[in-house]
Amino acid sequence: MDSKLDKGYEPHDVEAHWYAFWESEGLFAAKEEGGDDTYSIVIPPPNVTGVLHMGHALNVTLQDILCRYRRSKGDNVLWMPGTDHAGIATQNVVERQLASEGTDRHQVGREAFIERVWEWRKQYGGAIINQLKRLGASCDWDRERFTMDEGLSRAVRKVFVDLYDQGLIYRGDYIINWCPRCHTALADLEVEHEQTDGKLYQILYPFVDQEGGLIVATTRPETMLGDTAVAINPKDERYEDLTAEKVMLPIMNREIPIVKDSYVDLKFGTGALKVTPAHDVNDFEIGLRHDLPRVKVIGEDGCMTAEAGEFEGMDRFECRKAIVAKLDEMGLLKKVEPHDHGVGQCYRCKTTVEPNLSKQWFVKAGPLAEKAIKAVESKKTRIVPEVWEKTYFEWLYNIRDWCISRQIWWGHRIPAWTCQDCGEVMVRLEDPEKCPCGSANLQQESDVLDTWFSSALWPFSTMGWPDQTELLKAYYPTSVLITGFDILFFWVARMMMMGLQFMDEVPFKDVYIHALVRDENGEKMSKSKGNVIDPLEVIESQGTDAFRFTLASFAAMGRDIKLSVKRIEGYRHFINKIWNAARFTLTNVENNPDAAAKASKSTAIPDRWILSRLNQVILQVEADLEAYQFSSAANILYKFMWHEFCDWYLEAIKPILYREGAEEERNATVATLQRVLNDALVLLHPFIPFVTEEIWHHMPGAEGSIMKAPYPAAVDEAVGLGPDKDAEKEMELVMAAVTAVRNIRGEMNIPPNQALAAIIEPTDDFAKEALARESGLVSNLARLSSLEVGGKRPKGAATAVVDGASVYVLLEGVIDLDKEEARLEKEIAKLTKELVKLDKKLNNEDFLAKAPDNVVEKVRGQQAEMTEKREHLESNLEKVREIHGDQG
RNA sequence: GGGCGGGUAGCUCAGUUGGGAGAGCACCGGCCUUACAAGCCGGGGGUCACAGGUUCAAGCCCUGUUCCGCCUACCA
Repeated sequence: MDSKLDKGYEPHDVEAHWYAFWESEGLFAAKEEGGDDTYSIVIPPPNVTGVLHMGHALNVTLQDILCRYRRSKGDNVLWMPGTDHAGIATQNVVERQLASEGTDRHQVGREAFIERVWEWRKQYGGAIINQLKRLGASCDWDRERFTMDEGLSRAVRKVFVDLYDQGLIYRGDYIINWCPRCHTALADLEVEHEQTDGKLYQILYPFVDQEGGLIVATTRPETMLGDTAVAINPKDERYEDLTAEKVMLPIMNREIPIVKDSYVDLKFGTGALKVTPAHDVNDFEIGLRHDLPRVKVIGEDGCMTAEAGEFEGMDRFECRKAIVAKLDEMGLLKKVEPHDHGVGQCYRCKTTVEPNLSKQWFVKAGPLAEKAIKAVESKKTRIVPEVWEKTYFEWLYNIRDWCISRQIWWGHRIPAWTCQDCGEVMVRLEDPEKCPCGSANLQQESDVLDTWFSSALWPFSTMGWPDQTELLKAYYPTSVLITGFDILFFWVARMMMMGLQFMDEVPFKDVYIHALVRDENGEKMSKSKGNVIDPLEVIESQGTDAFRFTLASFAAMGRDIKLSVKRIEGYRHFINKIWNAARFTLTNVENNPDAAAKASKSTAIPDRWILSRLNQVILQVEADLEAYQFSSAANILYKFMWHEFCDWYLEAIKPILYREGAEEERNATVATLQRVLNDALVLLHPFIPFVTEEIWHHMPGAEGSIMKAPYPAAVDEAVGLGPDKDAEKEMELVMAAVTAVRNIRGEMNIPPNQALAAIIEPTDDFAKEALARESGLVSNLARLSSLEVGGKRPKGAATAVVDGASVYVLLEGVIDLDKEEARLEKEIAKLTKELVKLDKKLNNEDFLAKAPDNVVEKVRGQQAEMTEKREHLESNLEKVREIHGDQG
């Protein structure tokens, strides 16, 4: 072991080295059989096509913090990793590859295409996993899963068959969202609505056997070719006297009925609605109610079908122009006005989605949603922060059936066969060979399932379900799911539904929803704005630990995270600070090799103080992590390490460490120093695993990985670790006195190397004794050449008042009286401002009568303290003015 | 249309049962003080969006106004 640390912390090699070490030592592995205290998390599986972005980084960092923390608490932790096969996205990637080779999937054929996808996966699919490792993720990698794995596929098939048998999956002709580019149906959730400046066209549909007609309005004129009715609201007074029953559909010259339907909005347009059951969700419903024919005029390729007559083959948007021109020519286009409306886009490729009629598979969501709602209502699953519950409920209450079939090749093929002879549909766990009718002419459904269908099973499919494995017994339900709100519906709600349906138990006890770092599609970070921050670049330049600590400190924020490199740099400095504190500590430990062995409990105030502070930090970090208060925990540690341990403690103990002789005292302090750093490293490790592991191995007596070190006990009598109010009070007085002197130095522009003499005049007994005891400490920290405790105010001194004492810094001959006068006036003004507020309170009868006693007492105390302070300052100001007067 | 969140220091944001307004960065001044200049010491800076209300007491609770953002939806 080499205890010499380099001067600055260099994360690069350290990170690679320790990550490999952890893996080779098997420190991430969960015990199969679990045990009493198990803790489990399933990772939100990133897309196999994905590259690490800020969202992953935050998400994974938080999970890693919890897992490492839980291990230190002695739990048996399972963190289940894996990736998602991302049907449409992955297929798109490989299709692009084929296109660059001048071919396409249809030429290649289904089987060969799927082969290609697997090849692609083998070659590139692990990228994101390696990127997660660079973040330090302590997943149990030996258990890594993929939604297309054999085991998971078995689970998918079982779930599909069971739901079908339970009547919760059905197939039918419905309007679905169709992406003409991806050539597949999409679930409602997969459609993004983009506000678009469109046009509203008003078109006259003439009556068949009388003059006049109805004017309908539409944003998609091309769909008129498929109109099979015009609807009006039965309550519409404008049409009370309407006798016509039919209108003539222009261009197509088709007679279509006028139907009455209360869906029609009385206030919109003319109150007459063209009905296209094959290309609009609402029209589809109206069509069902009035038994209207469905004419499909737009095909799956986004071009007009034969039903569109002369427009057959034309692109849908071209057709729109042509139709508008033609109607205008015919004099039927009555009005065109600008119209802002939401246009649906495919979430994968941004192509405008076409509502289209087709045969699809659906999950009947109602019964499943009901259970999912109840589980959260009854707090079997707790959503943190609670505000998200409302969003969750809102969606589930209004849930619609889930279209799960996709017309692509990459995914779980639907286990349904149709008999080509009798038309019988068979949904089976095992591939059927024959139809009950005797025919062997069976054809399997060509559609695959929505990727989210398989990820909905993730919490139990990854643990081996449908087999009743040890893993499931030990680790299901999982302890917590950590995720962003963007997939609350896509994923969380669906996992809840499936988990409850198939495991009869919630998939996770807690759901922690964290903020989102938006990617290139987001508002805050976008490629076009050029403000995207690549996590891997951050890791390269700042180190993983600095990055992780930044993310943890961000975790309390709201919905958006704005990450600046500046901020990360700040935390890189923090990592370096810890590093140097460790260097200092280790040097002193090395200089006193027997310290630990020979030490008795330290009686020195700095030691007692830091141990008392450590006691509180241990408790606070624990409480914060239990409550998912990541940023609070991170900030507590930051403040403790930098501003208490480094700024005060290390400086305070230097005299003890450097003093000749006094070996016993020094041993006690060195032992305390070592202990505090030791415990702090363990507390910090979940946040910054690499640097803590590196330092850990330089600590004398440390064995093995810091990952195996138990979470520090808050109290340890043997070394004096525990609450120590007396020490805190005394140390606070010391710090106040030191700060007072430094303040004078600063304000009077006196360089640190100029020796100063000071006198402290205590004003109460505690301060008198304490300052007498700690005068050496004060004079050292304040860089005083001499300090007299108990003297009176000398001439030519600058003054400061702390709680319990007046501090005089002798500046005879040096003192700038103007400056000193100004300084005191400023202090007095500050105090006066505060005192006015306090006086007002204490003069208020109501406050005295109604506020709790402890609050009144507190305010009284503050008032007394500040009044005394001000009096001292005022008398000092008087004296300064006298001298000033003498001189002037 | 419905719902949700936010407006706190120049910037990015904390502030969890209402009880003396915070951090980081930036800024100003002084320092190479034997762990750290990736540092040390000191300092300035806020009518907590606006207007009311409840309360002894409001950044925090209630009402309204306004600006920004997000989610969701079947007004063509």
